[in-house]
Amino acid sequence: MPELPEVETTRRGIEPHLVGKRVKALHVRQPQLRWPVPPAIHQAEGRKLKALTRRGKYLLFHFSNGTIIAHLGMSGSMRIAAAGEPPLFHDHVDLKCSDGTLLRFCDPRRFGAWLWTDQDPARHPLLANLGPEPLTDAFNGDYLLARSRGRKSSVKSFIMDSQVVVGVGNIYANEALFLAGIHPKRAAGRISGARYDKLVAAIKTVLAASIEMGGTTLRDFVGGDGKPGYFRQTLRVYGRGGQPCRQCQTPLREIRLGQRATVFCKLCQT
DNA sequence: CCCTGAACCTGACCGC
DNA sequence: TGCGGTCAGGTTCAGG
Repeated sequence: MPELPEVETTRRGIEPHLVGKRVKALHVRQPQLRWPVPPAIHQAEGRKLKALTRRGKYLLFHFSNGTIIAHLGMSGSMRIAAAGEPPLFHDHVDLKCSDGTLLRFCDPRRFGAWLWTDQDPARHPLLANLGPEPLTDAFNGDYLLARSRGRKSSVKSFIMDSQVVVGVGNIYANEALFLAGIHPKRAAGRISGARYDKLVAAIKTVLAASIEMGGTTLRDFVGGDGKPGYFRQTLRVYGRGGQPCRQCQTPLREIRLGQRATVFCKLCQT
């Protein structure tokens, strides 16, 4: 489910239910996630949640004595559940507040993560080397141009590299490249500054629009407030291989690039 | 440093 | 209906 817009939708959905509340207990039913859930996670118990922020696709639960670093992986979701609601098979973690509020983490594929750090989370190994947030001014055409020089890999792999920029997953990489008119296989190091300006604008547009619409609902994604996202209806290329380009009617091509489905228009993207 | 492919895991779907 | 193969929104890690 989650790319950055889905994670941000989740954050916005659950934040008002949790911030300022005291954690009564963390129930870890299945500790075998992307990494084992460390016992230290229980240090959050008895503490008040100071803030719930996002860095890339990581959700950060800030407490006075440390931080929970959570990730939704490929299939994870978080929702506010009714007190007393029985957990389903893939509901691996519950965060229960002293007022009865219940945050429930479901993740069938278990690529998600729940970790604890008592250091500055920004220096945690998983976060320390992340690129800029895509919706900030630090992410601009000059930056991408500088980072891409000498790179032979495809521009699509390049913008999906979280050390370059966070939050651009497979759906939005496909969409942004279409909007910018850039062929996904083009070598990152041989793209002009003007085209990178355009690509950056496209990435910001696509991500912002999707956040605005509550994310892209594929399969069963729902935000923390239980509402589905509506961005799917506006997808230009993702999931549309073989169907006509919305600009020129040419059938869209679908290939695999770095083991990921890649869809583009051979006429509109060069 | 850069790049590629494998790995983690379950479930849905397709063709036989 | 069942079985095997393929694919899925992410990310780290090992190896060349």
